[in-house]
Amino acid sequence: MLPIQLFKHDKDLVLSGLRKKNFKDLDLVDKIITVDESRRHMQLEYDNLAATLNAAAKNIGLHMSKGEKHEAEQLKEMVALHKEQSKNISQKLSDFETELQDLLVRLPNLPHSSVPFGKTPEENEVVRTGGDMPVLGEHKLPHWELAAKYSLIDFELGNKITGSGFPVFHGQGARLQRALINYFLNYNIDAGYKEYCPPFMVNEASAYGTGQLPDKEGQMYHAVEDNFFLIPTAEVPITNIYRDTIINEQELPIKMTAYSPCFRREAGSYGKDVRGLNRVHQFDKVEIVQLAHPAKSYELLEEMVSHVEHLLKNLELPYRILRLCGGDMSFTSALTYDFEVFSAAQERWLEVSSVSNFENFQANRMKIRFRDGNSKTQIVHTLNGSSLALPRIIACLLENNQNANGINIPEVLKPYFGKSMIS
RNA sequence: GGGGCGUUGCCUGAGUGGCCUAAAGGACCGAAUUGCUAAUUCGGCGUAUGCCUUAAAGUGUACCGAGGGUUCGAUUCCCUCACGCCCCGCCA
Repeated sequence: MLPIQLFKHDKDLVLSGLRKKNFKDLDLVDKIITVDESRRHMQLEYDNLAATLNAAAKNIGLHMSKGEKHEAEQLKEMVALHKEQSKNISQKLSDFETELQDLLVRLPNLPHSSVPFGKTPEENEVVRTGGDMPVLGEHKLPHWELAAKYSLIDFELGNKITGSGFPVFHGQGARLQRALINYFLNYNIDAGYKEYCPPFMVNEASAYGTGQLPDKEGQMYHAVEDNFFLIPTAEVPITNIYRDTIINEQELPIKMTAYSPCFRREAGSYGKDVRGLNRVHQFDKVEIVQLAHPAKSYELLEEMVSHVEHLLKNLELPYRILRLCGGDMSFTSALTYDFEVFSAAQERWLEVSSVSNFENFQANRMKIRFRDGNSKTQIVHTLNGSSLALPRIIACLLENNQNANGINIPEVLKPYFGKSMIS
């Protein structure tokens, strides 16, 4: 949610930002300014009346204690006269406040100045590429065939137990999964992130805080009886740890990491996009989150990018880093880098991480603040990224490292996996 | 599932209708003092939102889990809901 002050002082900045993000309903901006003016006007009216009535109530008490019944009665009559009016005004004030809130949550975050113009994924900017493209023979297999050949993942069994998009990892497949989770977590902890193991279901307030509600409830699984939502990413419980708190400035930045399964309904997806591990309803991911001083957040964003990049280097996978264009960025983000790895048998790039700075957009909603040097409260910046999402990493590891004898395990994973090859 | 007790500021925690302008302590900020990784003393210090200011300052209002009600006046009394803790039951 954008802070209201922005509209008063920097309307043009808001408008140009929304245009870059390819947001259509620009009339909302003027509407917000109008409603805000009405709100302030009504607040002034209410405050003045309330001040009068409060003073009267106090004086009634004083008169009563001195036994001046007549004066007290007169004041009571005056108060009674304004009672209806006071109710009216306060109702109108709260209507304006609600309306303003409803309008504000419909506006997306504004993009950072470095965000490229553009509307579609084709217009994303490739920042850099790395890693070596594998050279595979004619008999290269896609990961779902490798998964069957070496008994790693059973997609059919998942259909039976739950439904499509819930693969069952077993044997060496399950072990590879666990190896990756442990490696990622240790790597993050070594970089100063505190490890959490959060709840995998959240309440409405948490889902609202990170922006899944009010709009995107269709993308989450909902336990109706208890009104809990299965998390689509660990970002939700982890960022909400600090919801409604004021942090001491010297504690920033706060760095957190967590493994969690992620649940996504992915309604409407079909075809080759969902083949094998490309898109599933439940998958594992290790997430990193930072709460940052506004002056430092972009520096920290770059640090997170290079952190994730090193993970991919260590896994010896060919990757590229994209700076997303305005039209392809998420609703809440100010700047996003996507990481894609090349899936050598499918011959396509697969997204495995998305690292974003949300500036104060999420924190404003969640009321995560810090006290600055002048002991004023300011809203923190939030950042997060995947480090990393597992299924597509596994897909690429299998496809890119296949050879006649089996599948090679990258050096860094060997201690976690326990052997050097899947065969 | 049954019964009991709770929810107060950045944190801990008092407060049963009007000196609550919310005690006290911690943390934090400032000053004084002391030669050893800090202690002591004094002072300051809630959040949000208006108004007025270039700004600081000043000042109004709201906020004691949420929403309603009673009252001239509610942290305090009543109702509804949410959440938490304890005991019992069931269970890993």
